[in-house]
Amino acid sequence: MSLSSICCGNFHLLKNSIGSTCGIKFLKYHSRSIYATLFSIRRHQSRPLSTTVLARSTRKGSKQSFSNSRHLHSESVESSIEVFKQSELEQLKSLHTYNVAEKFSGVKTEWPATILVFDIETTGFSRREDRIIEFAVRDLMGGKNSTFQTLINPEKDVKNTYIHGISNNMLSRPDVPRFGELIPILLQYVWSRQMDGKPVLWIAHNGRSFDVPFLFFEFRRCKVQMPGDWLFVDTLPIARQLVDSKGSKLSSVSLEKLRERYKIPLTGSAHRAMQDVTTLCYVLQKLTFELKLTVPQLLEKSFRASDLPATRPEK
DNA sequence: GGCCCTCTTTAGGGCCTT
Repeated sequence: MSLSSICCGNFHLLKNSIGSTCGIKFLKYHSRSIYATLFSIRRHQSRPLSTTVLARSTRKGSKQSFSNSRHLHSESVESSIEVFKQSELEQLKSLHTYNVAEKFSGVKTEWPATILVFDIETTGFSRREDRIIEFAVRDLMGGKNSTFQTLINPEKDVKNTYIHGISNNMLSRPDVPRFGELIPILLQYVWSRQMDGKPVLWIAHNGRSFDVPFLFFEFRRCKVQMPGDWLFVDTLPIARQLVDSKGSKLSSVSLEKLRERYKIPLTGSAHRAMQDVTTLCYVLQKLTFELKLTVPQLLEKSFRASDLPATRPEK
């Protein structure tokens, strides 16, 4: 099965599918495996945290629902809007998203993995000194709760606001979680998307050198081990296989250059996590179509975070 | 920092991520 045959062949079917916005105010953590013992709910009960899940329709077949309606409160929706600015929410609502689950309900169970496209914004390039300040992910299967994004309090000054527009004031709000507080939310979200017995395939551009080591180090700082069934694929080396009309390799395969190559419109601010996730979703679709890559072939290219040289212990 | 390419491998420059 080709990812591109699913997504690209039905590009015209993509439509506005972000119909509701839910701020998630909770963390009475649901027990599952050893992770249930790793987090104390004491910290999380003391203050409401805001992450944002964007949804449209019910997705069947996942292990559990992420909606947790008893944890949804109107005030957390309002605080999410404040964190993500009204203008940004309007932009997000206007974005297209994948609708694969609805259009290909008979096919989805054949996917060998849950495919999550993700992106992070950070305080800089050093995985050891800098921190993640924004995380966004989109499940290619689409459906309810197909996207998840949040700002993250890095507990240090942000000096590269000029890059992404994320300021210290935005991150110091009491409802913006620290990474340690985000982990149980993120784990629960991923489990809600994961199919029984199948791994999670995380996809990021330059993920091998940047996003995945950053994520790994944040988990390690919190003394939490990443789930063993989390696999990662980097679209950068895949894009380096592209050639131009003369058969020469491309001089640049940055996400921006790929967006231009495939004539993908920029509907929001570049260097914001969810915008780049949306761009990468379209790039991935075009990329896999052009290179005739299948989902199983993507899986073959996957790696575990712990296998990366960048995540080896310091000497 | 990792990866790729080449005027290479006993090296160096450029890309890619914030």
